[in-house]
Amino acid sequence: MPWDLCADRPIYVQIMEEIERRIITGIYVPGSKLPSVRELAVEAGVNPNTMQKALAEMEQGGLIRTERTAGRFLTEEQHRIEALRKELLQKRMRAFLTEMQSIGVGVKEIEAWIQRTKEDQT
Amino acid sequence: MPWDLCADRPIYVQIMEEIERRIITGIYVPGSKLPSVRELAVEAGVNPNTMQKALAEMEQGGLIRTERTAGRFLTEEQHRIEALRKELLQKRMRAFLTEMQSIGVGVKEIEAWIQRTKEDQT
Amino acid sequence: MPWDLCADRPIYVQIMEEIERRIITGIYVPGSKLPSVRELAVEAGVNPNTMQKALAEMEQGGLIRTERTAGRFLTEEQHRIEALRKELLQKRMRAFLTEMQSIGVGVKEIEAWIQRTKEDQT
Amino acid sequence: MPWDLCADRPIYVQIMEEIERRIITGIYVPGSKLPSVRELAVEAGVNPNTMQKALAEMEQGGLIRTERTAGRFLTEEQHRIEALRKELLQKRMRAFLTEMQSIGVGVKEIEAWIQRTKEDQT
DNA sequence: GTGGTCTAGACCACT
DNA sequence: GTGGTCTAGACCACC
Repeated sequence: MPWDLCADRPIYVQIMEEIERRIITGIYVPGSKLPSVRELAVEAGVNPNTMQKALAEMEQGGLIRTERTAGRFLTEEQHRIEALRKELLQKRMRAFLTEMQSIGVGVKEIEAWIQRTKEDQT
Repeated sequence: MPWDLCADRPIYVQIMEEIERRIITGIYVPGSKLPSVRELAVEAGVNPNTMQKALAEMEQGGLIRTERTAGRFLTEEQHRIEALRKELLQKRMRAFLTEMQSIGVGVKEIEAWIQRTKEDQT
Repeated sequence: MPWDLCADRPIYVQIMEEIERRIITGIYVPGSKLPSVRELAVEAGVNPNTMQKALAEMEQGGLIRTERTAGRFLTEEQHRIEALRKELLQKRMRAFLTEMQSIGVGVKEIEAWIQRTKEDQT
Repeated sequence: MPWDLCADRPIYVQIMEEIERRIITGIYVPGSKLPSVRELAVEAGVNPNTMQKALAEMEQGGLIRTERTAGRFLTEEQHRIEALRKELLQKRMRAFLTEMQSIGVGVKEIEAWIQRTKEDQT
């Protein structure tokens, strides 16, 4: 899953979202050390300062803890991660439903589509 | 509904999408005359040439018909509009499901959420 | 009162403190527009980015509100400013008393000193 | 009590201040032998030359006396130590009162605060 | 003109 | 090697 840096929001925000996604999906495991600022910057093809900003911003959410000389660590508190997942899910869900509504697609039509998708998977 | 021209795709493509949205949602009614290139260009804060390109491009899809002296008119053929709606719906739907999958949300959870939303509306 | 950028804390923190001081002392009046990032940066002899960081950081405290194209404005809520004053006062006070204690100076001696100062002023 | 060598004054001055603090607070007792230059240099994470300079400088103040073969000794003359204490006290006091004044805190308010602190201690 | 974002590259303190 | 700070200078969107 590459970084995909091509939307209209600031890069550092996109980075935060990608990192959150990795946390939610368990790519970064609770309590473990995150890659260093420089590593992540290289991986994302971004200036270290930008990555720094993204990580510093994330720190406020309490998901990440910094140990100044050792690196950054992902919280071990599962409830924080679960809360993040819920929050993200809710945000995306609302955005999706709003957009669907704006193009005149009702809940029923969405449900039908999802049903069809479910059948495709089986 | 402002234009908000600041994504990564070419401006004329963004314009096409916005106009398509207006067609789908009925802001522009089937068979009616569209605003002039100049008006649209001013509204979107864009060079008339850019708007021209967007409209010309759309013409190829058959949604818009030009009458040399009278201006541009939206097609009256409902099936074209319906097809456009389906296409857009499908695109957004897929994107949404892909994203949900990427944060580890299954179809069941999505269905539950939509159920809850339906109840909220009633 | 110049900027005095010569302690061990980060410059941007010192800037925040100086701006807070100006708010507390009424140099920046409630509700008014602050000087622009660039002006302040020049005044402080600092890179605009550094000033930006300081101001962005301050925004979280709710004392400053940003209007993206118009500039930054000081809150009109007097209680926030009063709270800031109390907080700063308390912090400095504690630090001072702790230091005095660490060099073996008791409260009595401090009081005596202040008495003498008061007499000097009269 | 670590050394924390990261302010704007020359390192050797900071060292002098720290040693003076230790003298005032009785960590180094009057008449006793100080640790060797090397020991102190290691403790402070500093080049022995720098520590040497600090100690040499202090010698001029008469607080420290060097005995060629035995090392450096702290003076036994209490009045010197007392003078040093007064000097430091005065410096900090002035700095404190100046700062309080700069944030618009009058002597009365300071007295009130100290009163409250005194009550807290009892 | 405003605030905001980003890069490139440097330096610092701490371990 | 780690995170953090800072500068210089560029570009962006909005008004």
